[in-house]
Amino acid sequence: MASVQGLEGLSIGQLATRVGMSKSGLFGHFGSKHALQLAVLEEIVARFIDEVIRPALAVRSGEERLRTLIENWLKWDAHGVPSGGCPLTAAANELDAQPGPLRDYIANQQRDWLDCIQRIVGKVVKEGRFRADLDIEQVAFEIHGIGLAHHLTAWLLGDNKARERALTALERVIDNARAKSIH
Amino acid sequence: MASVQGLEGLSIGQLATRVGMSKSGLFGHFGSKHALQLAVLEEIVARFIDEVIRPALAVRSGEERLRTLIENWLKWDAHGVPSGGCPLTAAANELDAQPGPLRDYIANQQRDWLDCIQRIVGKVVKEGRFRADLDIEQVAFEIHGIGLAHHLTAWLLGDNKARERALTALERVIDNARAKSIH
DNA sequence: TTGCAAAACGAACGTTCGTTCGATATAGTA
DNA sequence: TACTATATCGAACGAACGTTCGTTTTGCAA
Repeated sequence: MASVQGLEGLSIGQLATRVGMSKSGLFGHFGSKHALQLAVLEEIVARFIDEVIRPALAVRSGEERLRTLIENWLKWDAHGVPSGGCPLTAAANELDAQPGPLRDYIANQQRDWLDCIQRIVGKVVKEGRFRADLDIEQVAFEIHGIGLAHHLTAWLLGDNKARERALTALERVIDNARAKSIH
Repeated sequence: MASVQGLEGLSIGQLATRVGMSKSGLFGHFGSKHALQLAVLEEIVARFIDEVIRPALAVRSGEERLRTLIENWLKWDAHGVPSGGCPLTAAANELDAQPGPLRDYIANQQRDWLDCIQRIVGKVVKEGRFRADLDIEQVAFEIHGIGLAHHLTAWLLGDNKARERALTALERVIDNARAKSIH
């Protein structure tokens, strides 16, 4: 519900009906709407780590780990949550101008996510497959942009070539980060 | 208000207070909340064309036109609307899973925007500065991603290096699109 | 100056919202 | 079996929502 209607559009009454409980009965588990919203975010982050990050960390080679990470991300964005696209991207865009604990939480999550990409890119550098003077923060920024473009292209524009476009873009970023051969 | 609280969070009562009118007085100008939301989007699109697209089209050289377009976009995202970031990006993310006329409108706007980028890239190809077999739709996708990453980095993470990161990414996309020199 | 349409208003409508409260049902422990 | 938390419930609250209505004010034309 949050991924379709937003965290603010998620209402306790509608959610209660959907899970077959009374409004007050469900409310008692959280105590406030903010707490419910935070719980939703925490649950999504946990699933994101399980489905996207952890399987990628199991891959030995840095370069393949990077590819796996992004492929998992695209899979997650496309099918991880029924009918809405990555709720974290949605929440990040919804909350980016509304100060408060929710914004702080999603901002930290996005920082962690960028750090995660960045660390893996750094690993590829250490393995000598990317050049040593690579700006890994810049690479993380660009890869993040690819994911965001995928999100909008797939969900808003309904373009089924979104995945292919994203993977092509990733390969270009990777090619560019590679140690330059000498001509 | 829409860029901070979202198009759904924008309430007629709050808006009326803000502009110093009565709720019913302001309501009369639109007739429904959906009509108000649509009017807001139309107004923002008009400003976007005025401030971002039109000045860029005045630039003769295709390559410089492309750079101007994106620089204008970044300026618009950073300062075009007080305290909220590009409302079109916000609206696109808010509406991407909620069918209806509003979603259709913003989806068409985003398609137009991608087409605009794509056409300018095509002009650079025609001018021989980009290689002839360039996938211009792919380039538009990647540039779009740069803008989205800028939006989130600047507004959610409050990173003042966002503009620099975006411009660096753009230069890398341009370099990559350029006609390959022969070694 | 008069007349008339548009604009703005205040009050109220019915809904939905998040939240509170006291009662009832449930489950596990003494 | 009795006691005690914990869940769940229905009812109700005040507030805000979008919307409607009839009235008053405004501004322009005759």
